[in-house]
Amino acid sequence: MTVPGAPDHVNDALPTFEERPLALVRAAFDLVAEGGLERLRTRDVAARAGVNIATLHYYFATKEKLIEGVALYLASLFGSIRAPMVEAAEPNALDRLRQEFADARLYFDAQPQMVTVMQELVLRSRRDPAVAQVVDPLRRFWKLSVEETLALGVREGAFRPDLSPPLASGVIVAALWGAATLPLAHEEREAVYRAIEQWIVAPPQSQSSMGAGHDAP
Amino acid sequence: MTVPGAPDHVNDALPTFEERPLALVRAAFDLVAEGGLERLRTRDVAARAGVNIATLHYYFATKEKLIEGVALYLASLFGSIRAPMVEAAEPNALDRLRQEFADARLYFDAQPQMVTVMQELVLRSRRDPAVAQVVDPLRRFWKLSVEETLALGVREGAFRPDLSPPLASGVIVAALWGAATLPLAHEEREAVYRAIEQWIVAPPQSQSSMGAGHDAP
Amino acid sequence: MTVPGAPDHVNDALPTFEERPLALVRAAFDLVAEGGLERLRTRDVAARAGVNIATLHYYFATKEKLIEGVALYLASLFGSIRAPMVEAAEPNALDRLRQEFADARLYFDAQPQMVTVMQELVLRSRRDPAVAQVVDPLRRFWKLSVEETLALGVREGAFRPDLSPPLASGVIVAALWGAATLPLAHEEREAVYRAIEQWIVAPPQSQSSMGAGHDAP
Amino acid sequence: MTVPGAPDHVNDALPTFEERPLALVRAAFDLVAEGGLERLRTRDVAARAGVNIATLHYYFATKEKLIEGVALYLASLFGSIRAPMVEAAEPNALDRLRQEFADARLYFDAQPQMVTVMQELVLRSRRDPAVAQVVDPLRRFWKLSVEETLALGVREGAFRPDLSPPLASGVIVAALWGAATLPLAHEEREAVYRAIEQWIVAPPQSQSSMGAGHDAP
DNA sequence: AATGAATGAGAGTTCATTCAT
DNA sequence: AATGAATGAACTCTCATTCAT
Repeated sequence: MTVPGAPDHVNDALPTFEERPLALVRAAFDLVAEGGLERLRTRDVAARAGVNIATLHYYFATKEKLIEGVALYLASLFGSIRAPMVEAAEPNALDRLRQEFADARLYFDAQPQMVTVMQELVLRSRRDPAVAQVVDPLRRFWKLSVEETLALGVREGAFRPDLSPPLASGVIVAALWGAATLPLAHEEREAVYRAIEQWIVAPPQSQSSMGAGHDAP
Repeated sequence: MTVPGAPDHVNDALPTFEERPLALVRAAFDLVAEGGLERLRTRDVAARAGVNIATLHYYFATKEKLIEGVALYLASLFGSIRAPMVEAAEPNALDRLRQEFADARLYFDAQPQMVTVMQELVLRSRRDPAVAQVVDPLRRFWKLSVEETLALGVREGAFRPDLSPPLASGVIVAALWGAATLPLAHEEREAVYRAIEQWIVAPPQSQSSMGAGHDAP
Repeated sequence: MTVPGAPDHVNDALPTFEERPLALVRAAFDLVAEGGLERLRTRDVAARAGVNIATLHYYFATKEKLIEGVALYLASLFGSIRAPMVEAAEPNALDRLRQEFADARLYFDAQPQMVTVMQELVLRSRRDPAVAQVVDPLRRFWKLSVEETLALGVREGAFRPDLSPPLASGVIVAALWGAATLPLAHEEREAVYRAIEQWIVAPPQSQSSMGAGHDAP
Repeated sequence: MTVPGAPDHVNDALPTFEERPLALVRAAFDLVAEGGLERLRTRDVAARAGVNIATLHYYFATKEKLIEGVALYLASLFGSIRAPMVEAAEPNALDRLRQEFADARLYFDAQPQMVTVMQELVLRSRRDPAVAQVVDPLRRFWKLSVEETLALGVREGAFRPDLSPPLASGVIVAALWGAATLPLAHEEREAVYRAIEQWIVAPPQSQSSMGAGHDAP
């Protein structure tokens, strides 16, 4: 289990959950998805995992540690669940961007639990440093992978040449996160994907005119 | 006190808080901003408002009702706190869009409490219909006012003619919400505003080339 | 309620228990007498006082505070329960010493609860400063009142003139405390009182007679 | 391992601790000395002894049995730790009494752990017969050895002839125990030893001189 | 002989809520 | 309108003990 994008000293310290604690963490994950952290009760977690409450404390000394475990589990999901890759052997920037959208669709449409839990944890991370240490890297990793795609696209000439990958990736992540979080209807979310593409992609044929229009003095 | 954009039957039912209950709601608002709904305790609310617990329950039968009151209070803030209007007597669409950004800047930079509380309430609204009934109209109102601006801009020719105001407003609201929520750095948030403008605004003069690609019939 | 011999700043801070908290403290006192601090359960205290467990915590925030309350209650008992005074209008030193024994008999024979609880609290006071602050003054007060009696007796010529009241009072208190604590049989305890008197009291005028009385074959 | 003064059927049943259980008992002893029986946790004992909890229960079926083991260990200490004997080949009664004081000094000054643990066990022995069965004999043995010394001293003429060894030994043990337990300052404890000697020892030959020495102006 | 894993039965404490005044 | 007192229901966490290996 690794947090993608986290520094080694974090990943090295990650527990590899065995069967029992994994069952507990999954139970907690489901309960958070259903009722929020607010309604998370250790007894319910233990009951759903089919163990005694004392067993829960055997593996997770405190409720806080359990929630940290849920964060780690979520991170592992983000690392392992990905939409099937687009066919292209060597994906170009646009393919990669669309892969990003495909992943977003997967997480937000097919696995809405993950978004709910992520949202809860992001909110909690403001006050719980242990959770922040797991959740923040996820966010940074997401932004970074978008950033690389943008840089590639600019180099390829597929994306508008005036794009600043560090800032534009922030915009894209914000829009995707907002779309997942608000929550929008499915077709509104699709509109977000399309809008991003429209904004990012270099106008066709005669780029000169567009470049002239926007960026020339 | 009104929820902007809410149907009349909602607004008609809104309590006009008197001094005492208003103090309680403000105390609760502050505590939610500080520690989240998770750490909201009726005793703390009463203590901060300088009244007895029983007095709190005299005005708000249950904690739920108090939280609903916080939502209403938040709505009233969104209705009353606005960035100073741009000077134009009859603002054009771009001015109105920028006014939207100015409001966002105000809420998210100057009044981060409001965003925090809003975020908490949005999360809660998934499970608390009473809160949803207050929070959802806010969101819809926000989207609607953006939508109107977009429609105006398209009519004026200031915005790209292929814009679908209902969908594009969703995009913009999602991006703004994501920017407020993630949280981004200040300059990343500014990049979001700029990106939206870039995407929305019709390319200048010679649209032909770009228009041909995207918009021509 | 005062702790005899305690400095004013302690006595000034002493709570005057009202009916309900007094009932709780008495219940706790009885339970400590029966089963020791070790077996003291807040639930049992509440049950014996006939109130809900939450009511206990309304008056005593923590179990520690309740135990402190027991210590204060014990102190008040030592202050108010005394053996009936010997008849003498102006008691001489020997009368006062015997009054001390009478008190000891009362506490240790008639009110063995008090000794048990005192013993528990003395042991606890090693680790609980709040209890120490109540219990230590009791001990010091006890020693001091014996010390005064001894000084009076030495001045009166009733006690052996080579007595050092500060040290001898320590001896007496130690012996009385040991007798109460060990526990000894009733007649052994009486032997302690007699031994102290023998040791303390000045041999009668004509020492020869004393020597004769005591030591001659 | 024997309990000095205990009847044979007790001593015959005493376990001779092997290395592992002895380590456990010592760990428990130390923990009791540090935090009292109240804070004794089997897990801590096992941890300090460097073994698993289950191993502890392999040797001591219950916590009670472990505490009984601590009592036995304490008894063995009292049997084996003694102050270096006074030089006299055939000690007279006064020497033996002083040896008693020397032992008390050793236990109470140099080995305060032993007194603490003893005190805890004496308190517990009121409710735990198994502990009482170990602790009571210690007390009786102590009293008995003092009693013998007193009888010898009376026979020798070194101690006051009106002394009742059974009662006076109770007095002495009570005073020593009280001195150890209260706790007194070092010099107060010394005063106790001196006072006992003063009380016990026969006034020198010519009573008149003694009387003169002590009481004459 | 020794252990890691698991547990039942509480423990103290919290908290929204109620009630008599 | 306002409160001090009181409470039921839960909550997290603890701990001596057990059991399969």
